[in-house]
Amino acid sequence: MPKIGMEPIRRKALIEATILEIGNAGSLNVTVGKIAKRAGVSSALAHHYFGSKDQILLAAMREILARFGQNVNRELAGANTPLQRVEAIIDASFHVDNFQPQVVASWLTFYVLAQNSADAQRLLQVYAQRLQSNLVYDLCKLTDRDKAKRIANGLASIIDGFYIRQALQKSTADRVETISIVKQYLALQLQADARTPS
Amino acid sequence: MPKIGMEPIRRKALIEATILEIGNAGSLNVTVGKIAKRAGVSSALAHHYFGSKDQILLAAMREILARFGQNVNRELAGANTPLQRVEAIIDASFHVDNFQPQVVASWLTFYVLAQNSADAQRLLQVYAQRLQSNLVYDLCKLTDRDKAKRIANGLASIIDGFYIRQALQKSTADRVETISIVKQYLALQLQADARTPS
Amino acid sequence: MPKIGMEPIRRKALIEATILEIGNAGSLNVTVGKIAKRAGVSSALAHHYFGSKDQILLAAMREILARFGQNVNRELAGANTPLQRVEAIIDASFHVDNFQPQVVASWLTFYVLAQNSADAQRLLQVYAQRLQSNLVYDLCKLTDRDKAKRIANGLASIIDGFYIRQALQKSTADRVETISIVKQYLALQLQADARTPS
Amino acid sequence: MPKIGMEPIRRKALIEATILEIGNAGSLNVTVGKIAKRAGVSSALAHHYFGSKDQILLAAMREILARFGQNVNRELAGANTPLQRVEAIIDASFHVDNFQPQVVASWLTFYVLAQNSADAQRLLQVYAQRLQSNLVYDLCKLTDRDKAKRIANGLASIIDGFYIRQALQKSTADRVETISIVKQYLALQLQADARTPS
DNA sequence: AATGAATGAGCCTTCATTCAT
DNA sequence: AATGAATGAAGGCTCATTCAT
Repeated sequence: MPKIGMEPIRRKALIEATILEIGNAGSLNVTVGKIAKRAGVSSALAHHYFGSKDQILLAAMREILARFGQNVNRELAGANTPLQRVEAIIDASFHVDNFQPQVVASWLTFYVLAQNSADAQRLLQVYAQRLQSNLVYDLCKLTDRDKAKRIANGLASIIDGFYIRQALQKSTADRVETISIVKQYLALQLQADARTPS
Repeated sequence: MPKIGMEPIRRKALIEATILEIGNAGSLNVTVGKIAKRAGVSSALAHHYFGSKDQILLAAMREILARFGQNVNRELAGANTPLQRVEAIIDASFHVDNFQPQVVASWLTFYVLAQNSADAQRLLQVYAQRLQSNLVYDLCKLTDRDKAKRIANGLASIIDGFYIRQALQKSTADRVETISIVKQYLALQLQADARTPS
Repeated sequence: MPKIGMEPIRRKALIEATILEIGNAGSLNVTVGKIAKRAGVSSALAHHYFGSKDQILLAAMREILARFGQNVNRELAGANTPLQRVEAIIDASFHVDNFQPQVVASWLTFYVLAQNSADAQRLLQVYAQRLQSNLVYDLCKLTDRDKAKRIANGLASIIDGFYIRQALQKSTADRVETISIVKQYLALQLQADARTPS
Repeated sequence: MPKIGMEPIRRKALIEATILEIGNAGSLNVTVGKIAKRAGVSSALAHHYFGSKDQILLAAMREILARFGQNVNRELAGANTPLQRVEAIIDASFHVDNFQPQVVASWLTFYVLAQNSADAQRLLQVYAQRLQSNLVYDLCKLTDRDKAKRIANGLASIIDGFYIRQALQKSTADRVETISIVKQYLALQLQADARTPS
């Protein structure tokens, strides 16, 4: 007794299963079969809806990026000044959600995937550029455009760096301390800028 | 035409082939067969010398880590003051060798590998700790221990962050500019320290 | 042209093919690939249904044991007195089915398998114990328990002994004569018991 | 510094290693490489001396059969009457040496081997026939030739049967009791013969 | 006398993918 | 809408065997 309107439900279930499965397996050993089983459907159905394994992975990637974007927007909602907005982005980047092992593993997998899949690469670049634009947009109000770009670059790097280092150490390096380091970096850069305008 | 004393030669060739193959394939599709073929031997021989695919990957990882260590030492040789030494480590981290696509791809693979292989994880941690100790050792001469640790942490994160971002953009982000950003970060941190001792 | 409900059909075909293949090859050279080909399916399907080569072999073993059990039951159906029942078990043990080369070869293989596989060993022990219990149960009505056990042990040994000797001689040692030897052994033991009660 | 006269030493070492290895591995997983390693030589040398793996196995088989023959002869040395001689053969068959796990495993392997190797089959038949002749020779002095053959057949079967059953049960069925069963079988057969000459 | 070097062949197993139902 | 059936292709690994030294 097939029901109608199942497509979005199945898609969501499969995407969620993919994320869990990637996180669970430490990003390797991800199998369409396992994903489908976790979603409670046959692997044939997974192919029916997504066409190929790559498309499933891509969809999961989009989902994770979207969630990250939502976190950023949520934090930005309460920010009024440019500085607050930049710090809100930093806070969102270090949101505890992002550091769940499954999410970290997924990111790593996507980085690897991006090396072979043009689609995956594009997705990742879109994410990176949006983060960059957001930062630069607000930083421009605090300094000149060149410095803004440079600072944004540095901030994004520190964030990514802390992030990937997280993937290795079981002992979660203190998230709060990390945030303070990043914000301190930001403050110093802006101070320096104030004293020695480019 | 078998000769004697081939083992070290084969091992080297296989390790080199592994690095190239990983870099070439973007870390997926790495096959013992392909590695062996690239090294000009049978896959059976690869197993004969290394025992398993994991051991081959691990050996390649060790090699890359060792090369990185050599670069660091080379740079340190010409450094006299603590500040120069820290900057030497930064320079080594951004050595052009490290940014060859193959090397970057290998690193990514190893990060992924580390999520499932205890051995790989240990190797990566050893590398991270050695970098950390080196930085802290010299920074301690420029500031107190707590600040030194914090700065070292930040430096290492920026380095790793730039590194991983590299894996995505084909257009090599300006290495020289990056180095200057990192050094500026260092300088600012030390200045801040000078003005507001903890 | 995939149809539904194929699983039991394939399982049977694969088990049958396994028995034939083992018998045909003399127990060595048994390959999942060959078994599958003989069953008319791909080796992947064999794994799909059984999980591993060991499970396939085990399933074949169970089948042979089950067939043997059926032969025993068939013979027992027409037996009324305890003595007739014991002789029925003997008859079943020497049923012509059991002496088909394939079956003999399978048994040998299973004995070997049992030395390394706990599952196989258990299966074989279950079979041995069931035979033993059956014999003892009826012999107890003809003599005391200790003698019954001893006689049952002797009978089982003779049966197995004739059986394994069969594996060597192409010229089938006269089955009928063998049966008479075994029954004579039984008769003598019971007579001796009658004369010298333990 | 190659020495001369090593051949017999190496052969012996390899044969001994083969027996141990078969017993150790439970008859499967026997590898020329493992055998050679246990013998302290290269696998190439094993091939040099024996030509092929089959030949190595065959040589080990011959050795075990020879040892068994020696045990028989040793027991026969102290036997004077025909009945004593028959019982001596029984004793030798149940010699504790024959029940070492390695030896049992080897026998099983040889039975399997015999199904595919004409040489192995011949060896095993030679052994069986020699045992048979020995038994018949002495039994003829106690009864007529037909009965002698039948009794010999029964004895050999019981012996083989107990033997193979041994391969399955870890709890060594009481060797002494077994011997008594077999001898009792012999006694009963001869008594029966005395009363009802064929 | 002895071995390290090397390989081809083969095996078990996995998996993405297709198709008829 | 959904799935069981089925497979081709490939991968990791083992091993008997050969050969030059």
